[in-house]
Amino acid sequence: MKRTLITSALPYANGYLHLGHCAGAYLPADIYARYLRLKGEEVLYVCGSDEHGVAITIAAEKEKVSPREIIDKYHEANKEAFEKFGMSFDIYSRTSLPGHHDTAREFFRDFREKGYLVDLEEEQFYDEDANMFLPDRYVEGTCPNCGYDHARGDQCDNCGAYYDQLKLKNPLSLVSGKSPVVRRTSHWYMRFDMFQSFLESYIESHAGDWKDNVLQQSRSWLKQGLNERAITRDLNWGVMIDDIPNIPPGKAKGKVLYVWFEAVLGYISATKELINILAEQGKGSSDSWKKWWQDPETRYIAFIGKDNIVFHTLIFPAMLHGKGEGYILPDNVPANEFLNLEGQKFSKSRNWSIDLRDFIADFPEPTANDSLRYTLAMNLPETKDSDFTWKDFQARTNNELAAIFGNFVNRTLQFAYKNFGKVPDLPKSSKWLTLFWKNLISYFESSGISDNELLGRVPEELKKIFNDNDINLIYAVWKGNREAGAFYERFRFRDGVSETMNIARAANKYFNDEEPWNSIKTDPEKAEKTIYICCQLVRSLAVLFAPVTPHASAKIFDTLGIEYLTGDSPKDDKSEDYWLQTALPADLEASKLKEPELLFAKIEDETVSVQQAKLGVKIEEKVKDVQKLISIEDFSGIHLRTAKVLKAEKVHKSKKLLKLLVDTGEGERQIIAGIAQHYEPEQLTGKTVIILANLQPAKLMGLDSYGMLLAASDKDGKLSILTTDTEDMPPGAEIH
RNA sequence: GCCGGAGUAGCUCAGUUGGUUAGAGCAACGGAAUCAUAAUCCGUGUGUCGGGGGUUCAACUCCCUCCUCCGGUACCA
Repeated sequence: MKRTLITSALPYANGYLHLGHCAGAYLPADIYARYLRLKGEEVLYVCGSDEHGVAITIAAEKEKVSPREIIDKYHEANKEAFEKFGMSFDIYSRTSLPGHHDTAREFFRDFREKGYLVDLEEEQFYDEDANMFLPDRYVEGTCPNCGYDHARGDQCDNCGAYYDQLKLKNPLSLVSGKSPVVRRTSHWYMRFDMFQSFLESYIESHAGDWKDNVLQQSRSWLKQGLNERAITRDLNWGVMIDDIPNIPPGKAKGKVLYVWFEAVLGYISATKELINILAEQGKGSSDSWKKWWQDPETRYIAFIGKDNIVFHTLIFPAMLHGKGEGYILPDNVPANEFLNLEGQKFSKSRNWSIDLRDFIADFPEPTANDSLRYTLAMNLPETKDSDFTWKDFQARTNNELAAIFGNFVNRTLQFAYKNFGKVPDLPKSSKWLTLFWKNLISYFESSGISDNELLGRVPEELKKIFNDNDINLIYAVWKGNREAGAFYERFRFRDGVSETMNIARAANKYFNDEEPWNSIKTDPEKAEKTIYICCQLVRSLAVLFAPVTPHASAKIFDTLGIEYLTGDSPKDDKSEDYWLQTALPADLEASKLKEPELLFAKIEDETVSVQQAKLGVKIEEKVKDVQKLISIEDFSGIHLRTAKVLKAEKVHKSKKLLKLLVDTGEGERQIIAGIAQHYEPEQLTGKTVIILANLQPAKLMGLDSYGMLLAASDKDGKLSILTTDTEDMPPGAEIH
């Protein structure tokens, strides 16, 4: 039995995940994991938050909160977003857990004992206000070469010169803004030079199966020769090493393991954590994590973005090899390039980004996540940087996902529901159809002839049961699931998904060619057979699309009233190859059909423009904002008034907006309110509502709005407008 | 600067070791059909393959050079 360990790069817990991250290391890994689970393989897919490092302490400093608050906020937010996005992690852990610290310390101690570490002294800038040593990134000063004022750490952006950090003139700490002092410090370095030849043969052993960019990048590093690298730094946030035996007292004080050294070990810690949880529930023993990391029968696939290549092809393998104990190395590191957004790089500081959580908030339907997954899957940066645009998202959703896959499912299930109220029984004339279907598949599989000839030589006895349309369709699903699977196994996810969509195309063609809307009148038995076969295809497509659109697939299984096969962990783990079985008919006859619902909502032009307009608009957000207290004077600047709704009407071409004419006591004014999905215009006329009267006027859908209608919203986005308790409150009454 | 990747149809992208007329999806146009979210199915074009030079019988593919973009090269993660 095949066993596969899958990891995705640990996202750094100082910001929200955006679509670029999803396309890089997460969605492809999830597709792969779900695919393998459907194949009946044993899979473990682990990930978690990377929660240490100086970027987190700086972020904490800036927001005047503790590092713990930063990581809690982003860990929880990212974990939740991943869940809703449909990531099928077996565990999503975090590196701040004690178990991870233990794992990391164990590696450190072991490497020190084995002589892989050296300690070296050096001088470095120290910020006395912030109490920290300053990485190059946090020092600015005058370039010793060209005199440029804003030269960074050890490189000048103006003239491009490199120099020792300490040669920088008039250095300033970017943390406190003060001048840093020079202090001596010592650090442990890992002797990566000792692993040079081992890594060379490791990399070359994968010359045939790794992606070119991964191979070349790794070779290039090896060609330049590996050096020792510092694995500790002076910081009080991270994995402490002051309790390691045989280190002179005080020497390790205030030092933590450097993040690049410790974060990759998070994969192992997360595995141990999951296995411990399972062991406590009586499922397996607590050291069975070893079968995932120390058993040569396990394949390990590490999904990452291109910025992470050498850490997963050289540094992590060196660490695993150095640790010994049978640790396995990555079998493949399918690194993706980067995803751009509307032609530009993702950038948090410019808010040129789509955060996953914002997408989920704006598109709360679970299957909208599938639209996103599909769009990203079809645009994965597999060989070069690719581009996400909202127009493409719209086109992929409307013209492909909804129009081809969604439409086939819908037209089939609607037809079955309206005409039969269930998946139709096979008519007497086709009683043996499922049996012959299996024979047809056996014929496809056993014949040694070329694919072109395959269809021409279908045995006569099968042709008595199946017409050409039937045979072409069954051939398409048989061929398609193999090709899609083969693409997935080569980490060609875009091609795999395309291939799956082609099966849906063939299914639509079959429906057209069979014309059940005619045969239901002229030859009902034929219609029953056609729709029976279409229902089989609906079910097959639900399985085949599950790695990409798990929510939609679940909806289909639910409508058909059959078992969910979405490759979620771990319940599909039954060692049956459900993937290949999609070419065969499943047991559907007994099932009762629910009334079918649409799978995918179409994306309107308006939605696209709203989303496009959000890009690049800066929003400041801080951890403590929610708790921020304001004074009574602050509140007096906010003019809340009652107002009577005189007239309400829908805004043309807008789903969400209502145009209101209100009496404010002092006169009439127009307010555009985003409540059309919750209130009909008639419900509002005559009501006394609360408005924010001194809000800056704004233009919405080209209409001027003078003020804001107040409404409460719950977490599902349901709205309730504020009104006064008594009916006779006059317009213009103050609220305080 | 150095190292790696990329620049192909209006758009998003494939193009294996150099070998006939450079492909797919979407968009566009024409037709068939009306079960289905006006959704489907069939048919039709389109390319100085970033610029320039070279090797070869033959170059999108190999070499040189220039331009543009991305990543690595930091005590960035």
